[in-house]
Amino acid sequence: MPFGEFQYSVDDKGRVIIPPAFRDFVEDGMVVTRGMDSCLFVFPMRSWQQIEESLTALPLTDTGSRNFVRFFYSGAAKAKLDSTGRIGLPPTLRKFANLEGNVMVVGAPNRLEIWNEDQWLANLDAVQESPPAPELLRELVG
Amino acid sequence: MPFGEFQYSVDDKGRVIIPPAFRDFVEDGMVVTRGMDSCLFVFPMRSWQQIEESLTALPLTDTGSRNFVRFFYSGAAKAKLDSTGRIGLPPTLRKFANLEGNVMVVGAPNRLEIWNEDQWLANLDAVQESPPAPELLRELVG
DNA sequence: AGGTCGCGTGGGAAAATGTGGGAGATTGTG
DNA sequence: CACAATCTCCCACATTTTCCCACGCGACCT
Repeated sequence: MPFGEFQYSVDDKGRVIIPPAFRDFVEDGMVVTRGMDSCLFVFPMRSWQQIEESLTALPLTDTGSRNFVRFFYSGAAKAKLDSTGRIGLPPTLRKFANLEGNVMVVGAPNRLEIWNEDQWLANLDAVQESPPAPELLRELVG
Repeated sequence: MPFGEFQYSVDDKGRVIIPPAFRDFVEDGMVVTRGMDSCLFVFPMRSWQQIEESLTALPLTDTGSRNFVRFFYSGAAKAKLDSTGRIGLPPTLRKFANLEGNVMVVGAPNRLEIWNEDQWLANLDAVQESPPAPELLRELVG
């Protein structure tokens, strides 16, 4: 699983570096989608195929799931590492996650996340001020 | 499956570009129909044949299914990619989905959708303001 | 301390794409 | 049957995007 956080910049062409430590994780190609909390999710191709199956299975009759599927599906973009370990982000996704200047690429279970740096820091602060429920922590550290 | 969203314009002749990423999906021809939520559905020919069979199987006795069949069947139009990857939209369908100026072509499971840009954005906003059910999310990110 | 390797960043060339227009085929009408 | 309007198909150009190369910085090893 990829973990750690790394700071980079988005260049004029909308490219972002994937940390060397994460490159194995996505070397077979990846799919970038709109994520929660205004960040982007990056799934390795094999994970995305499973997600796709789940989404395809959702009923068309329900407005909620129809729109949910649209949200993920329409915001998804295939990406491939270039020869120097970067990926290009579509303008739509860049705008969605506010990606200009400094960004953070962070590891998560089964995926990567790409954040606007300020929003990432703000989010971290918020977590510290309202810590997770004790029972979660106990389960973690024993 | 086709995913992603792409912005184009409808030219004076009523033509719309199909994104390069989707062209494999519809290379054998396609059928454009009226869709839900004031957009157009685009099915690859092989899917349409199945849909046609399903529609044929619906009972003639029921008013609801009669009208449902009319909605899809009467609005359907065959389309084929031209040499530059565009299709021509009949005036009726263009008017139905409000397709002038900027439009969005978006991927969906088993089909494409063509939207008026403003309506698409409004719909997306609505989805973001009412987050998806937790059980849908759990299925996604594990 | 010098050299080597790896990494982050920017730029340039080649390929692909978006958009407009024109000629031939087709359809509807008088 | 003839004409006109429409539609379809194809070509051409400018812009954008993609891919790859090269530079400079820093860390690590010798």
